[in-house]
Amino acid sequence: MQNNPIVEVNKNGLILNAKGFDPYKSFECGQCFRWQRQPDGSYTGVVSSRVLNVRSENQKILLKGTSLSEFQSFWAHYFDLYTNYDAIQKRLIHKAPWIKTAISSGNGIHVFHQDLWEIFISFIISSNNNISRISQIIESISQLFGEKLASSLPGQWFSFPKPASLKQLTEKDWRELNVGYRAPYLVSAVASWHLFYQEVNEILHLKGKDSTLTTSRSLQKIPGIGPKVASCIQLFGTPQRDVFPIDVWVRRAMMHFYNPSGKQSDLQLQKDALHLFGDDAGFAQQYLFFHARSYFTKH
DNA sequence: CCCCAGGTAGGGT
DNA sequence: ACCCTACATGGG
Repeated sequence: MQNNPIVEVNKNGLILNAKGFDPYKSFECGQCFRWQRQPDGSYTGVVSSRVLNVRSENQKILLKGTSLSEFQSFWAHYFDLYTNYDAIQKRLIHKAPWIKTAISSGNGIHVFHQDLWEIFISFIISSNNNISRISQIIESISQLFGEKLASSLPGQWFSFPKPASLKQLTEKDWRELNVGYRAPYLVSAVASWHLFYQEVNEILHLKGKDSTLTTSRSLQKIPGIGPKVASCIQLFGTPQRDVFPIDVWVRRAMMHFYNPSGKQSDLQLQKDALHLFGDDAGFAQQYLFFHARSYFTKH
């Protein structure tokens, strides 16, 4: 456990000195879809019914739209500021030295503690889709079915809609939101949310040895959720970190660093990664994803 | 016109 | 367990 992040309060907002936390990389590593880059380079995001602006410069982080008490009771946990990432990185490098390159490009990424319901819906939308379109769809369902939030920050901000609000959407409604063939999946996922939520709460409460596997199986009963989406929902929406979502970018990164010659199925890659990284697999995956996206798109 | 994007389902072997 | 293809939509 790390020391509490050092916070100063001034009239512009909160100044956070959290060494090892890079908010911009964290916003861009694919874990969240509602942090939007502003014209001045800062990011504004909506989390539950809160709106926050984050500016990162000169090793300092300026937070606007919150208070010291809300920071301590909510945002510090949301941004995962109590986790020791130095220790995670050391463990990962010890287990697989080849991950060093990915860690140095993704250094500063934190895995946020996000709302399970929002993650559940967002990652069903994410399948075979691209990040900017996913963000657009989530923004429009928030504007249409969420609540307009009061905020001192510029712009209009809407909460992610509650389960009851999305329950009224038909397949046709979803199609009009441009989710394409995922429309029937979303209708049935919204309908089965309550049951899944009960199951996952029991699983997380029991903390059984195979709770991660049980959660994954529970998720994959829902149409539209396969191994990749299930592991994303677990990594970003639950405390489970022993998962390894494999998408096109992570597959490229694994082929490049781990298995440069020859083919391997996703299932085998996932088994290998879980065996190699164990409880830290989710963090390894985030470094690999971030690195692959910045490296392979520019070369 | 093609290929691609934080994949999955359904069919076949 | 693995391979194949269809699937909406928009961007390059």
